[in-house]
Amino acid sequence: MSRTGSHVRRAAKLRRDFYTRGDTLAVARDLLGKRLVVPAPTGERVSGRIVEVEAYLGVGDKAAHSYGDRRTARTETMYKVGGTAYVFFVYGMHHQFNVVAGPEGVPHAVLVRAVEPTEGVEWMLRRRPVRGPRELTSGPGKLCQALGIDRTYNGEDLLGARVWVEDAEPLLADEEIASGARVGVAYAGVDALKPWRFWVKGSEHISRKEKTQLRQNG
DNA sequence: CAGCAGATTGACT
DNA sequence: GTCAATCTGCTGC
Repeated sequence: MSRTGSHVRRAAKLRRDFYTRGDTLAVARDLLGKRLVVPAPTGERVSGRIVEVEAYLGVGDKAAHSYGDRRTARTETMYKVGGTAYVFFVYGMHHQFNVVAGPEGVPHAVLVRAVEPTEGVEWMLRRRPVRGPRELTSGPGKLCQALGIDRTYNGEDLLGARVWVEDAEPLLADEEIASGARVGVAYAGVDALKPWRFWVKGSEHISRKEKTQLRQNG
């Protein structure tokens, strides 16, 4: 089927206007089913199909790092043009990979929370030795470890050669997508309840069971 | 410059 | 279900 040895059809990188269109919730939703590609040091393709994301809507979103137009060394990347990688470090051990959305100066981002491994699984296992494929990339910290994403990817252009997103399959239908409250943002008050987390219904690779909802205290 | 909480994970009761 | 690991950036003294 393939002369190149790859079992996965290659596809075009998403263009700038996918990210800069000015509707971050649509960017988040439309990222589902797309393929996140992070080539290995050898140049081999390592990739995953995006199955879970969260939108962070900038200055008015209490859960966003850029809430209240907070410009710091960390958040500066969120102000870059859509289609830039925003990678930050949390809990002293985990990286989180985001896609900046919107025009330059508008600090929106979409956190990629889970992917389904598609290419280069042996590279992922080397970096993250786990038993089942479901443990490989089913969480924002997990996928960064498996794909080799660290803070050196912060600020990277997603139209460049180091990390990008491809349009690998037809846009998912509304019925194939579920939404709910974002994870780990209980501190964000009313914004913690906004249904800005999106995932592919029935995926085995999302970060937690679909029926599980976080109970917020107080 | 000390204190602390965080867009998490994995090990354990 | 609970909780420690581990460190950076932000806050306030």
